[in-house]
Amino acid sequence: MTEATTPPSPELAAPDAAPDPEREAATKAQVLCAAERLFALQGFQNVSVRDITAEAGVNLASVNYHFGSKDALLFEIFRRRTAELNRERARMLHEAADRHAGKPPVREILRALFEPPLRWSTPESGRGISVQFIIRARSEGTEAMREALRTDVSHLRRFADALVGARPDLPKDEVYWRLHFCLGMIHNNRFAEFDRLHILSDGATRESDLDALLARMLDFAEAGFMA
Amino acid sequence: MTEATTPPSPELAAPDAAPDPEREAATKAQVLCAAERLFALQGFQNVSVRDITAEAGVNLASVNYHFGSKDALLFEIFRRRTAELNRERARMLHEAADRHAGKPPVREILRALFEPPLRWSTPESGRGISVQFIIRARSEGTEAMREALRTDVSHLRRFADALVGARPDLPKDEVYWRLHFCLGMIHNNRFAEFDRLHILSDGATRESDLDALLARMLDFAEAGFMA
DNA sequence: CTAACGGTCAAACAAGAGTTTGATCGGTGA
DNA sequence: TCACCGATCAAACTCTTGTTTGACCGTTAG
Repeated sequence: MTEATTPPSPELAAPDAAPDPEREAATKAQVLCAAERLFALQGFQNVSVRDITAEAGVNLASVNYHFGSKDALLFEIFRRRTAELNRERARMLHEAADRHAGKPPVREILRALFEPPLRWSTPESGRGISVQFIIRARSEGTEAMREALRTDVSHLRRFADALVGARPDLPKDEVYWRLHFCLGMIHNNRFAEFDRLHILSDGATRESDLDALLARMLDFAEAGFMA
Repeated sequence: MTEATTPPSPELAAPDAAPDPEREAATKAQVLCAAERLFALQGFQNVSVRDITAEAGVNLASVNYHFGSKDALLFEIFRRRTAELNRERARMLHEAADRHAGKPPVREILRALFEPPLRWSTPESGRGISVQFIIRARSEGTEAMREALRTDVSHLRRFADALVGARPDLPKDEVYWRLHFCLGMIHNNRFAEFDRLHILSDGATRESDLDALLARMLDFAEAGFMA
């Protein structure tokens, strides 16, 4: 009655010893999947718990039972996705460092920053929803989510340090600012923004070609960093 | 009973013939001011009509009486602010064209794009709230607002055309993409993003100096456009 | 003077939100 | 066998939301 902590929490979607194997932890997974899609498409406040459970085909109480609250469900999805994204970025940065004797050039650093979310956005990846979710969380999320985004800059520090190493002649704060600008380029990659771009260009711009878009972004950002 | 159109609508905040001069149309202005600030700081869905009227010191029914609905109030603020911003940008672009025989260089075009929202964000301007509001509207706004943002690209077309003129050697779609990247740089200028930047740089970056920030943004974006 | 009008007010309304509650079901282990 | 336990279910609860209502007040036009 007092507190609503999540139950035992078997690390989620882990098919370990369950009574009814047909929908044991399937409920949790269905909720997570439906919630992420609805949140990404319609926004956090525009989606009710009833919308989620209806979409997932589960009972209304499932959200509070498995996650404690709607906000906690949001934060859980957010935590997973950002962790995944940061892990993938860190891996690419690490590989780039290996390829360049620990001193990767600016373009390779930026590639590690840009490519993961871009690759997720491809139709074959099917994770464009996750990217939209993360971008949306940045402005519409809970205060807890924004706080986490604000304070946890550890993954960004890796990139900042690498960029400082690639441009040791540049003042550090200048590097930080330019990294900030690069991040803005990514966050602008939303459905609505692409729509506007399409209209502006009379359909001349298509974001379907991942490699072409990545090259465009890298050309622009690398030149900006080299200024 | 059937429809809730705005009353006569005396063009808003216009002190024309009123019964009680002390708070005649002042109510409307108070509501607009309070609503803009609250929406900008807390988000659209997180602010209730009661919050607005309490902050404005007016009656709860004022919003529906003067604006028809909460959404209409939002759209009204949004319409004004974007119109103001676009007007100021267009003016700067026009002046730049005058200074350069109708063919302003890339940097001057981008300055007309960047400077107005940056200048609004200065403490002495006191319109940082309006900038935050516009940025927030881009992702959290009503469907009507997003639709307006998507479809009304006329003001952007002026900038796109000018940029095409400044870089005639570049494919047009490349220009559109790079303009898209530049817009992303602006939209990233939110309180939360600045906070993260501060933490990342251990306080080395301060956005207080307008001219320095504008120069940084122009250096970065111009170099990107010249790539 | 008086009828009409625009604006403000307190109060209530209906709809929807997130959350909680017991009951029920189906395996598990003593 | 039977008591337990996690998971699911329908239903209700409480709170907040945006909106509407009808009365009241001061001014203006006839």
